[in-house]
This record gives sequence, structure tokens and C-alpha cells, in this order.
Amino acid sequence: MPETHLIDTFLRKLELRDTLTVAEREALAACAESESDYPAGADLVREGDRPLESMLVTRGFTTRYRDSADGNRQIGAIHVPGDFVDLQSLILKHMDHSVGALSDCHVVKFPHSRLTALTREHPHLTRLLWLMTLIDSSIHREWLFAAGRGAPEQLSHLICELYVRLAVTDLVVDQRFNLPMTQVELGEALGLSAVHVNRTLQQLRSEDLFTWQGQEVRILDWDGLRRRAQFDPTYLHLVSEPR
Amino acid sequence: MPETHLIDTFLRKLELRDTLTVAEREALAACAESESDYPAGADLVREGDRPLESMLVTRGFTTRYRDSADGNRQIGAIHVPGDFVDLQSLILKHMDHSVGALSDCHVVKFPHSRLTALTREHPHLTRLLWLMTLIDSSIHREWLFAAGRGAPEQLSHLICELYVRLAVTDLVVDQRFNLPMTQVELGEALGLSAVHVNRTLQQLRSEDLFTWQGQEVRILDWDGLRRRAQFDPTYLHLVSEPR
DNA sequence: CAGGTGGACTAACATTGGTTATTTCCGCCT
DNA sequence: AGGCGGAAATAACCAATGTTAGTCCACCTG
Repeated sequence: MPETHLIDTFLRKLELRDTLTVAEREALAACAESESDYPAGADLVREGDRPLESMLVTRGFTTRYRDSADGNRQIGAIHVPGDFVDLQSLILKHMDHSVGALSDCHVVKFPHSRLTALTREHPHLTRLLWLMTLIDSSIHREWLFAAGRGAPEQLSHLICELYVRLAVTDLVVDQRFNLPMTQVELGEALGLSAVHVNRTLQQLRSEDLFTWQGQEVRILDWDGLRRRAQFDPTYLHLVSEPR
Repeated sequence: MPETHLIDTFLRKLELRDTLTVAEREALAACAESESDYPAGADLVREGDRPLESMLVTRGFTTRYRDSADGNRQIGAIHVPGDFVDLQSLILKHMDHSVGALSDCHVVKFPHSRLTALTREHPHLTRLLWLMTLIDSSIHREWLFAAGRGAPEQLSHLICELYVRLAVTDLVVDQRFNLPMTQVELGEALGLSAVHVNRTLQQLRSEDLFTWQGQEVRILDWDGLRRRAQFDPTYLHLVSEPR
């Protein structure tokens, strides 16, 4: 059984939204069955799969994506360490998209049989797992709303989102974080061509809002960036509520 | 208490995905508390609200939308009769977007207190409610994936989706259905200008895939339309599975 | 019946973003 | 040190979509 500290980041994310009892923490930890590693570029699950377990990424970045008929890849979400990448397959059963590793990843696996049993005994914890899938949904909605705006808004919005989501883990230090994405992948996520991503990055660079060297993003002017992106973190639901 | 037949369409949607026991049907019906009407153009819930009940639309079409800073409205989803429009607020608590009526609507309201009690006593029904919110999520993802493609693909994809979703109600007759949206609203949903929606409609009309007169859409060539839209209904999860 | 309104449609022009091809840069391997 | 390969950057040109500014028509209302 995986060491329990591996799921600490996920538990912290839950506890930002509501309080957990000791019994709930233990019940959840007891659902973890195994671990594995995936190299950058590998698929964790594929469209069409019927997973029998859900995966929590403890290290590395992943994307939800689909390859379209004309050979293009469209990325629909980015997951950071401490996120479940396919918790929804517990309920939906059938994968309507794939999940791929952006960097080398370490994951902990939770068999659906155990999670289903959990939903019978822990209604409150069930609502919190439901919550986490709804936050994913909320992020999708936000991306949709952002898709209407221009490329610079969209790109800076993505930086804002990742900054806030990583800030609740220990992966932002001194306004800097690692983001293992190429400009091509960024384009796939924003629905833009790689060339236009490059153009847009140049433009944003000239506005001194952030830097992006190698894989390191550094926020220079958070308020300016937020304004540029029209970023309002409400949709991340980073608020503790009795649920 | 609202008459139980009002929620029949919703129950049918659940039963397309899994079997319900009589007790579950009754427990759900018992959660309905009140009804009300909204005229076209009214908001059912607004961004920032903290609803104490969730609404099931029994008649009429609604949208999830947000007004952006520059005065534009972006529509993120369309709901048809028999859909819960804000079931997610049971868990998320805080509305990060608004829901507006596209046409005159009749809704049945389910207090969160009763639904929360339901989650304590009916884990299987809880998973089915969870499922319905995940299908919304899946639709969001699909719209994101579609956003990368061109305008004609996107527009025909929307027609396909609504056709399939309405077909499971009794609102499609003889390949025809009513769609109470203007070209402006269509543009808000697709992230296109109204002018471009018009251009795109003309183009699709010339391909004889469907007609759209007044508010009536009529499918002329379903296979052709599906191909044009690269439409694959998998993401609607219209499959019965033990969940 | 006249006037007003909202929605569909059109045209001309401006802008954004896509495509293709080439070059530069930089880390890494031998 | 040399060379290879992936990613970033650049340039020129092209296609898709947005903007503005209308017209036209059906329907409603006074």
C-alpha cells in the first residue's frame, strides 16, 4: 500500500474547501492501492478505456486531451500534482478523452471498487470527491468563457490559473514555478497555432508581467497580470464551506 | 408539492444511464418542493448567488453564461427541458456564472437541505446525481475540443448535440425540433460574431444538411451532418451502466 | 394604418490568427 | 570540440473572423 504522505497534497486541497474528520482522512488513504510511474509523453488513460481505478498524480503535470480526425491535438485541461486525473471515470465509466503526461509522473491508484464502497459509508467525503470533479468542470467552463477573448488574455489567464493552483501546493517559490510545456503544447491548450503562441508571448513579455525561461515561469507583476487576463479566481472555489 | 409527472423527463434521463428502484424514484420526487415560472430573458440564478435550492427545468430552454468586462456575453452551455440547471450549486455553494432563460420556462425547485439528506440515505442515487453533473462537465469538455475547429464544424456540432439531447425527450418529432435562439445568442454560444454566424449558416444551408426557419430546426441529412460536425455522441454517456 | 422594434441579412473593410518555410539557439551526447 | 535534435524565433503571405454600418422584413402596437 502506498505511503500515506503521498496523498497529503490532495488532502490539503480538500481541507481548503471543508474540514475532514480523522476517520475520513484514514478511509480515503485506505483506498489507495498501488503506485506507478509514467514517463513524459506517455498516456495514463486513453479515450475509450473503461478504467477500474482512478489516478492521483503525486508528481508531474498531465493534460486531458483528444486527438481530432485531422491529426490535431486539443488539450482541455492541465492537471498539477495533487490532482485526480480521472476521478470522473468512477461514475462515467467510459473515457471520452485521454490523459497524457507532460513530464515524468508518479501516480497513486485508487480502485473503483474501494471508492464505490467509500460512497456507501462516507456521504460527506463523497460530496467532497464530487466537489473535486465539479471544480474540474468549473475550470472547463472558465476556459470556455476565456476562449472568446483574444490570445493575450487567454494565455495570461492560463498563467494566472496555474499560479493560483500551484500556490496551494509547495510548488510556487518566490513567485516562480516550473511549467513543463512547450509552445506547441501551449497552443494545443489554447486552440492557437504555435507561431501565434510565440507572437503572443513576445507581446506579453514586452509588458513585463511575467518571464518564461526554459520551463520556469516567474510572475513579475501579479496585479497587472490579473488585470490583463481578467482573472477572477472565484471559479477555483478555494473557499472553505460546510458541504 | 409539485406533481410528480413533472420530473418524468429527468427520471427518463437517469434511467437511460442506470436502473432506478421504486424507492429511489419516490425519494427523489419527494425532494421537489415548489415550482415557478420565468419569462424569456429572465435570470434563474446569477453569478455570485448562493442558492439554497437547485432547479430542474420542466419546460423551456436555458443557458449558462457570463457577462465579461467589455460587455460581451459568453454562453457556456445550453440546457433543455428535463435538465437540472444548477445541481452543482448543491456542492459548490457559490455560483461562478449565471443561468438565463432563452424562452419562457417552468421549473421545479429542490431544496439543498433535502438533497443533502438524500445523499446520506441513497448512495446509489447520489452517484446518479453526481453523474448528471459530470455529463454537464463532459459537454463543456466537448465544447472546448470543438472550439479549436472551424465555425461550420462548431455550428453543426451544436445542432447535432441538441438533436441527440432532445431526441431522448419527446421534443424531436419527424427530425424537427424547436430551438429558441437568435443568431446573436448562437454567436455568444460559439464565440463567434453574429455576422459570422449568419455567413456560416448560409454556407451550411447550401450543403442541405439541415434547415432553420423561424425557430424550427429540421435535420435533412443526419449522417452528412454528423460527418460535417465530426460528431460522436459518446461524450453524452447515453449508455446504461451499473454505477 | 403608421410607426417602432427586433431579428435576419448584406457589404466593405480591418484585424486576428494560421501556414509554411527557414533560421537561430541551446542542451546534450559522443 | 563537434554535431545532432528539439524548441524557439522570425518572416512573408494567406484565410478566417470581427467590425461597422447599414437594409429589409415580419410582427406588434397605438
